[in-house]
Amino acid sequence: MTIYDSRTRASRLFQPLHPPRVGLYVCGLTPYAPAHVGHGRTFVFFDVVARALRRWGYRVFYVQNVTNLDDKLIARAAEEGSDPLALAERHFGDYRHAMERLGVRSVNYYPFATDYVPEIIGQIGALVDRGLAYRSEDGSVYYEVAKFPSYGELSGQKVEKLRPGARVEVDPHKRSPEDFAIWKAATPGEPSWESPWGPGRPGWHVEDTAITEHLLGARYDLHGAAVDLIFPHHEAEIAIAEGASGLAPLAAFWMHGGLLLLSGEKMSKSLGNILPLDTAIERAGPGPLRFYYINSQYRSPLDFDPEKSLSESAEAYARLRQPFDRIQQALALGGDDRPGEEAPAGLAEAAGELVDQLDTTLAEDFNTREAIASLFGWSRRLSELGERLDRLGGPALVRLRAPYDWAREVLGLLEEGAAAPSGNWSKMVGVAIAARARARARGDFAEADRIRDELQRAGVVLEDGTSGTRWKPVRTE
RNA sequence: GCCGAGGUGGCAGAAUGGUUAAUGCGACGGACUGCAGAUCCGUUUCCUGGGGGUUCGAUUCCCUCCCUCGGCUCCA
Repeated sequence: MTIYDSRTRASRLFQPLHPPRVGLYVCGLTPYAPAHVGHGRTFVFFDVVARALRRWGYRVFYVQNVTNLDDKLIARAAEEGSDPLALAERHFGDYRHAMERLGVRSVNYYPFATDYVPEIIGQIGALVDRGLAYRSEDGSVYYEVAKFPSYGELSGQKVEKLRPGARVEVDPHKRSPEDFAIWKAATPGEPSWESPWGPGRPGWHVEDTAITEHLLGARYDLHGAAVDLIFPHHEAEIAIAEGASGLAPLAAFWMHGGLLLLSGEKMSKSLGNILPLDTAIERAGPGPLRFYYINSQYRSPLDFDPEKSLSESAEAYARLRQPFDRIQQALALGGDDRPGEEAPAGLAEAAGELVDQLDTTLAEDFNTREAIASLFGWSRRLSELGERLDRLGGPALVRLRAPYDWAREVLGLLEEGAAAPSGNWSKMVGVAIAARARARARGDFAEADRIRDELQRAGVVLEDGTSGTRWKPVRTE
């Protein structure tokens, strides 16, 4: 399999440092506010990465940190009169719930920054000892970028060309504007810890590096996040970790996902164009939203259109899953061994071949979009069977379901709202359908429509076809 | 200004040095239906930002220009 490494700007064959184990680290969020749709894209994508690697036999240890203390959290907590750590805890809980609904279950561990203060202090100490960091008069510790020659390599920046103060004011305690804080001197009333440099709290970048060094080692396989973190965050991570350990590269592969834009622009508080993740989930349902996220190449920018994106995805997703739902319903009612016809010649074999092809496709830098296109092809082939699909026996259906099973396992699609009806319930529906059929036969359409409406209210949709009436549960997501 | 990512049909969005540039949405037509809905099938020929170059052949590789988005010190 190949993965695009943004540090070397090229795709390479992926080989773990310590097979079969794979260390995967993804920059999590700073839960100072509810998560928005953009966050969903990044974390759903890396969920697919972890699922795929596991399917291919790797033992993935997936770590996603939580920056539970920083300037924004402190500021927000002060506004609300609450505690920053508690505020972070609350938003993080909401985030986990949203991820659960989206089918993101691959993360092994969500370390909180404040649980790693000793490790952070240790790493800062190593940097100070090596002369890469200095303590300023105010009790903060800064990383001295000039001491790390390859600084800027990841982002292609030259330190001299940076515009100091373009967005954030230059800190007067720094020797040089590009230096960054790894330890921030304590401010009264804010959480702080004792350290060799005086009381304070960790800077952002060093949280991640201390955590990864502790959990994944000085070097690990995959580091993921969205592109907006390349500079300065990942640049700083490299400087800290490689500077402290003397080992490089920190991550064998740097994976950067494209941003999700809202009507062409990045979501930001100042523009006031934030669509909360929960709102998007409510509006579209988790399945269509997840489908939307991975229905593009992860490195491309994705322009979210509030008017169209979700409804379009819902339509497409419904079409994709149509044959799958029919199979699932048939198996739920008749069992995996239900009697019936054999699969048409070659089709069961084609299902197996498609699964192989899906693995191959995904193994090329996680091309979820191509895989989904192939799945649509499969849905079309099954749809072309028409009502013959409903007459197939259990073993045939199970074999034809294989590509969908793959989609569930790896892409995390088709997992939700399967709403398999119970046997008793389906008997009652069968009785009602039979009664309606008699009413239709004698021309009593008022009675027929009454039965249809009643079933609709009970959560069952009827579809009249050439060889009788089919039904399915109303999907509630 | 510097760095990075992009520019593909009505829209979203893939791919490839070489038949008809995938897939989906939408639209149109048809099948099915008592009606509706759902579903299915078909059609959607003139779509790769502009200009150069390399090549038998470029959407793909190179140069250049234009445009959009992102980053330029605490953004997924």
